Amino acid sequence: MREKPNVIPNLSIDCVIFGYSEGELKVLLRKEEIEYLNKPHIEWKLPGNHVGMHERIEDTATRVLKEQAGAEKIFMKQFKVFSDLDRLQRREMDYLWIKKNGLKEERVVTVGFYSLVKLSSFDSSKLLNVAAWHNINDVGDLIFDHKEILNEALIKLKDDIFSYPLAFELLPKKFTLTQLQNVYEVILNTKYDKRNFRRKILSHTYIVSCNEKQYGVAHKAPELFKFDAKMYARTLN
Amino acid sequence: MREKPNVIPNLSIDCVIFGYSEGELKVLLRKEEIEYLNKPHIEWKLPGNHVGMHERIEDTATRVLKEQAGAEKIFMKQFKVFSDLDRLQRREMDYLWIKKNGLKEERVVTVGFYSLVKLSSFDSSKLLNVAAWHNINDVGDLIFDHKEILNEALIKLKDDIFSYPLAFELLPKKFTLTQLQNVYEVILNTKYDKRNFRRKILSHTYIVSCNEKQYGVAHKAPELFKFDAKMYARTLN
DNA sequence: ACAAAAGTGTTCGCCTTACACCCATGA
DNA sequence: TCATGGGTGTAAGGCGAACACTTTTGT
Repeated sequence: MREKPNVIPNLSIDCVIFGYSEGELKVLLRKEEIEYLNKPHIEWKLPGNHVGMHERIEDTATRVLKEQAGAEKIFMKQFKVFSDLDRLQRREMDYLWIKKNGLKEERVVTVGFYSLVKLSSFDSSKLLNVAAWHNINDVGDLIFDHKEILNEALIKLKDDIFSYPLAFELLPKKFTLTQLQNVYEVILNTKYDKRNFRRKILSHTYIVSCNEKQYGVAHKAPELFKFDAKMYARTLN
Repeated sequence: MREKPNVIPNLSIDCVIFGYSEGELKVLLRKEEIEYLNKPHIEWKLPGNHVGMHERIEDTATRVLKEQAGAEKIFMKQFKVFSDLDRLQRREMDYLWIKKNGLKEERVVTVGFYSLVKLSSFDSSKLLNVAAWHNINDVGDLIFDHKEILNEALIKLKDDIFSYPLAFELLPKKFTLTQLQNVYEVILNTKYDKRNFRRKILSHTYIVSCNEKQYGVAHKAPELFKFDAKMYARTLN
C-alpha cells in the first residue's frame, strides 16, 4: 500500500497569501467544515498541500497557489520550516479533521511560504465559498499551527519589505504615492510623514511617473507612478 | 520493510558550521572516501542526517552537531530548504556514494542550518580523521549540492550579522575590539576604520569592558571586552 | 631602540525628522 | 463653495565616513 507514493508522506507546504485593498492588509484562508461534539464547526486554514515525490517545494507552492487560490505568476518565498511534533494535534478538533480526511500520517513537517497578490486584479469569485480574504487583524484561531505560521510570515514580511521591492506586488501596476505609503503603513503598523515619504521614495530611480493622473476621485487628481523592474535591477550592482 | 521507519525517508538536515580563528572564517567539513573509476577519491560534505520520525528538525540539527562535530550548546539557525530534484545526483560520483551507503531514497529534501562555534574553546582532536576545518575561501567542490548550501549559508550569515549579535558566538567570552572588528571584516569581506568601528561598538550598552588586559602580546596590551546578553535583551524592547 | 598593534577626536556631508499651507477636483 | 485628499520646502540634529599621531608592550 505504501509502495511508490506520489507524494512525500511527511512533507507539505503551506502558503500565507497576503493581499492589499482599501487600506487593509488581508490574508486568504480556506474554510473547512467539521463536526465536533455533534455540532458543525467552521475552521479556517492556510492553503497548502503535500510535496510531490518528484516536485520541488517551489513547484508545490506554485501548484497550491493556482489550485487553491486561482493565483498565477505572483511573488512567493519560502520563509521557515515548522516541525513541532504536535503541530497537527494541538486541539482535538484538528485530530478529527485529519481522520475525517483519511490522512494516515500523523507526522508532517511543513515549509511555510508567503506570497503577495495584487488584489485589485484578482478574481475573488473563483474562490466560491471555500476561501475568503480576512483582514490581518481579524484572524481568529486557525487549524493546526497555522496561526503561528501566519504570525511568522508577517514578521518575515515586515523584515523583507525593507530589503526587497515587495510593496509593488500588492498594488496595481499604476498606483499613487499615497497608496504606496499606505501599504507600508499597514504592513509595518506605523504612520509616516507624507513629505518625507515622498521625497525618499522619489529618490529611487526605479519609481517612475506614468505621466497620468487618476481622475474620478472627489479631490485633486493624484499622479500615477509605476515600479520599473529594469531600473531596480540596475541598483543591485 | 518500509513499515515504521525511524526516520523520515525523504527529509534531512545539513549543517554549515562556521568557526573563526587566527583571522580566518572556517567551515567544518566531513571527509568521505569513495572509489571512482577504480581510483580512490576524497569527497567533502557538510555534516547532516535524516530527520527522525519523531524528532523536530532543530533536534536533528542539535544531534548532528553533537554526533558529527562534538559541539554542544552552540548557536544554530535554519535558513533555507533545498529541494532540487537532482540535488543528490549532480555528478556520477555522488550517485555512487549513495549506492555504496545503501541509501534507497533518491529524493531527499534537506533543511539547511548554519551554526557558529567558538573555535578557541573547541576540541578539534575529537574530529579524528573524519572532519576538518577549511578556510571559507579555500573550499573546493563538495558532494551533492553542498557547495550551494554553503554559499547560501554565507549569504544568510552576512545578512543576519547586522540583525543579531552573532559575532560573539565566534569569539572567546573575553575578546579584544580588534578581534571583534576582524570577525566582521572577514565575514563581510571588507575593512573598517578602527576609530569609527570602536566608537560604534562601544555605543552599544551590551559590550562591556572586563577591566582586564591581554598581556603576553608583543605590543601594547589590549583591553578585554565581553558581550552582556542581559543588557542586549533589554535593547530589544 | 625598535617593531607592532592599541588607543584616541574632529570635521564634513548626508540623511532623517519635524512641521504647515495652498491646490485641484468632484459633489 | 465646500469638502477631500494632493502636493510642496526648509531647518536642525544625528549618523556615518574620512583621516594621523602617540602610547604601551615584548623582544
